Amino acid sequence: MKERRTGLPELKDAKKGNVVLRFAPNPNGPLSFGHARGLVINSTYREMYDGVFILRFDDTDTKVKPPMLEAYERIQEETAWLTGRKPDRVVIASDRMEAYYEHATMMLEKGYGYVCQCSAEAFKEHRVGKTDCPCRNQTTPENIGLWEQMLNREFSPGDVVVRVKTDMTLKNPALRDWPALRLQDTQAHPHPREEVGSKYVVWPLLDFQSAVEDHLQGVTHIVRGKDLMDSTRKQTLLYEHFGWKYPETMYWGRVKVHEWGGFSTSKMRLDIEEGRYPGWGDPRLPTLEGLKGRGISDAALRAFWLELGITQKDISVPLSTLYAHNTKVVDAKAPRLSFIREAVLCSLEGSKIPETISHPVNPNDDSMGLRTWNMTDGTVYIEQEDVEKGHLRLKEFADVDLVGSRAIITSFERSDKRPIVHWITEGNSTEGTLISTSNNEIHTQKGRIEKHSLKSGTIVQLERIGYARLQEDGSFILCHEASVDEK
RNA sequence: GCUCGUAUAGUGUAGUGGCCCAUCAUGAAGGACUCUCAUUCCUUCGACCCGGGUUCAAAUCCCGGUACGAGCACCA
Repeated sequence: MKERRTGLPELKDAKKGNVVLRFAPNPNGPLSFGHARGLVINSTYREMYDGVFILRFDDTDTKVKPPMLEAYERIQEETAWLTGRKPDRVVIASDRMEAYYEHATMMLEKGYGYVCQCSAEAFKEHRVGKTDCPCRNQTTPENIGLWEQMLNREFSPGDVVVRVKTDMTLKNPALRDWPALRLQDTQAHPHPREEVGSKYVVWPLLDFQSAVEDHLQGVTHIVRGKDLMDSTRKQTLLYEHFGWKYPETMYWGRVKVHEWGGFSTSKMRLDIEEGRYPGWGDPRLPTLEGLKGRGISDAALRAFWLELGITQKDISVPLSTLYAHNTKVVDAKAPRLSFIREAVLCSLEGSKIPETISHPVNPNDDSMGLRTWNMTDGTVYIEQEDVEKGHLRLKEFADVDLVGSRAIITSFERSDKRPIVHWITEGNSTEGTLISTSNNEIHTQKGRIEKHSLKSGTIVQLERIGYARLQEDGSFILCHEASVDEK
């Protein structure tokens, strides 16, 4: 039998210590679930090859997907949280405009590109018809002259664009003389970074910016989504002009999560602005912040993405897969706590009730100690649903028969197969709240929560309910929503 | 429409010509342990898209078909 490969496949032509990788999100919002893939895969390769991992902000669009100022800092924090270390290098595209201009100038001087004044519609006809547009045959001085006019703000957005000269008869229409730089109205749509603002009107497009930057940073391997496959081909054509070697490239396919369907940073941003969600950390949103807030661990996220690997297949996975990873990570360290939903207060009747009862904090780890409850109250809270069963075993305590709101102790030893239920006394509990999400709604459940002195952020296991994270306001939020596979 | 890509159990994944009547995980069903409907452990179930071809030998290579996805933006 063949050996099963574990972990990620080897990178082609990779030498330990000589690998440079990057992940380049648009800072138009904090990172979301999908971004985690790029982070996890690339940073894992960085570890495998003892290489360099670059976090690059591709913030070259101020209108369609405008950057969000807070995102720059936030994304760096999220990267550190998810990958366990800071990126080796951080590059911000909007800081690198001079380098892009320099290469654009070089490209025009050497005749690798031209300044095109055709409208988008007019050029589309040339692209489809495989014909040269009139601008294509301009001389180098003409192109340089137009380029300077662009830089001098003598054109308006939409009037002119710099194209890379490829071949108008290329089989793939997407590659024919693709646009490299364009104009943006940064008066109306200034860049949110103060130092950039309205300073530039000529901006590189992703394919050009990314291609030049990858070369400048010495990127050796690119691992990214297969939606960027044509981008690789475009960029390779540019690299050929310059005589550079394109990095080795690998792709992963589309991932759809059953419960979320499609989502995008732009859409979430709009929803938040319009008040459909209070913020990026809302537990219903597939943002890293939202997931973290619900108690999904960084280790679970890493295991999840590593397991999917980098196949080019388009897949659809249920959230329960992520939850299974999370349970593995979280269970061993999760203190157990009693939370009684729809709590019914019953009087405890019987003789020889001990003064205290002790339960393990975590039955699988004695070193976590015991939680001890004072039993002198003479009352217990039991869930309504359990009360209806009539005969119960109060976990680690006693068998009781329920008559009205009286819980009559019949035995301290387990005497029959009656259901074992969780419970709490009045004195050992306080009012508690459990938050859960399902079907894109937030549900709040009141109940009695066992007293504790845990720090917010702790992931606990509410006995017979599930794992939950203690929030700053003292409420608990369920980590793994009851997932209903609808699609 | 043009171009590119992918197709292995319910869901993911391993597998680049013989170690494969196909790996591992998850899931489902059953069971053990357990004073939680948790964790752990055991058992069982279950797949190479279809049709040709190459070969002594094909999940693996080639061709065709089908399905699904992506690109063809002055977005990233």
